[in-house]
Amino acid sequence: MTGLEQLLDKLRSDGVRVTRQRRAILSALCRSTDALTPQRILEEGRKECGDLGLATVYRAIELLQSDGYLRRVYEIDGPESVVLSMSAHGHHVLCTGCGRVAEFSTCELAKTIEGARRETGFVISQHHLELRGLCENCANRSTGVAREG
Amino acid sequence: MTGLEQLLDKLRSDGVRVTRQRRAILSALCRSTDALTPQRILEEGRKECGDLGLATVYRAIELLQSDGYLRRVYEIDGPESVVLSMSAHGHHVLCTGCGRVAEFSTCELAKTIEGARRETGFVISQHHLELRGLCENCANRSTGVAREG
DNA sequence: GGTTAGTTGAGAAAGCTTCTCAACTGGCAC
DNA sequence: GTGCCAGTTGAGAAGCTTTCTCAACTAACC
Repeated sequence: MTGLEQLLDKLRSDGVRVTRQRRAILSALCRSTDALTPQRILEEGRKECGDLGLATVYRAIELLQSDGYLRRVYEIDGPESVVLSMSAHGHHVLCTGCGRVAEFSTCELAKTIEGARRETGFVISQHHLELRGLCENCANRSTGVAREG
Repeated sequence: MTGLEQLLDKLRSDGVRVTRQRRAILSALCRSTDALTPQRILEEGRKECGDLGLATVYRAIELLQSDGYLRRVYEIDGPESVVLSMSAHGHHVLCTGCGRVAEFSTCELAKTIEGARRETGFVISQHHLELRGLCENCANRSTGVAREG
């Protein structure tokens, strides 16, 4: 069973109706290694569902995000984009070279959160962490130490 | 000398022209304990500079942000808002009760960044961390108990 | 196959951000 | 203080992004 089919099953068991449109949207997100904007999801989704509409894309994003299937990525400029989130508690690294996004689960913020509490007096309950850098390919390319030609 | 005047001097020495409008914008940001949207900066700024325009607010935000005087805050919904950033390397906590924002400098992300590197292979160079929770006032109000751990 | 509540697309509307351009002005030289 | 001019400004238009509306459609269940 593919990752997409697993995802659709999970949605169905959450009581979410699986439509042609939602399948196309999730399929586009599964295929992509980048964070996608609503506009790009529309373009990609139309390859599979020609009559997909932009409003539907926005509605699906809202639904999937509130159910924890998607996570928002805050790029410096441009419209907000979105990636599939595989783990319940994860964060993303964004490659500033090619736009690729990867998920990671290491999250050792206890000291930082404790420091913030001490400095500000706030009781902290949520955090949003986003890392940026270069993926392996882009890092190799930029140092000139390519593994292969 | 007030914080505002210090800020304006710093700007001048950076070669930035200090206009009535920019003074009003920075003054609004200094006065506020919350992150402000462009619209709110306009409203607050007009108390001091009646003919302030929205385009000018956007232009000032861009300028001040690229020079590191402002930091963007990503609230869950609504337009992006912005706070003064006092330290070169700082982060913000946002109160989900009243909207107050506080800056803190503790930032011990080494383990997390190392973990992300190991998990994803990315070479990480930047991070954006944003905490959310309740400020002292809101925390006390919600538990009804003053200073309870 | 039939039923029905949830979903959809198109286009309009609303909201946010950027652009344009003539008028204005802060900072500097004198 | 006065004059100069490059940088800045406001208003409104334009260009985006996002949300709303509503009749038509359809997935899921029987």
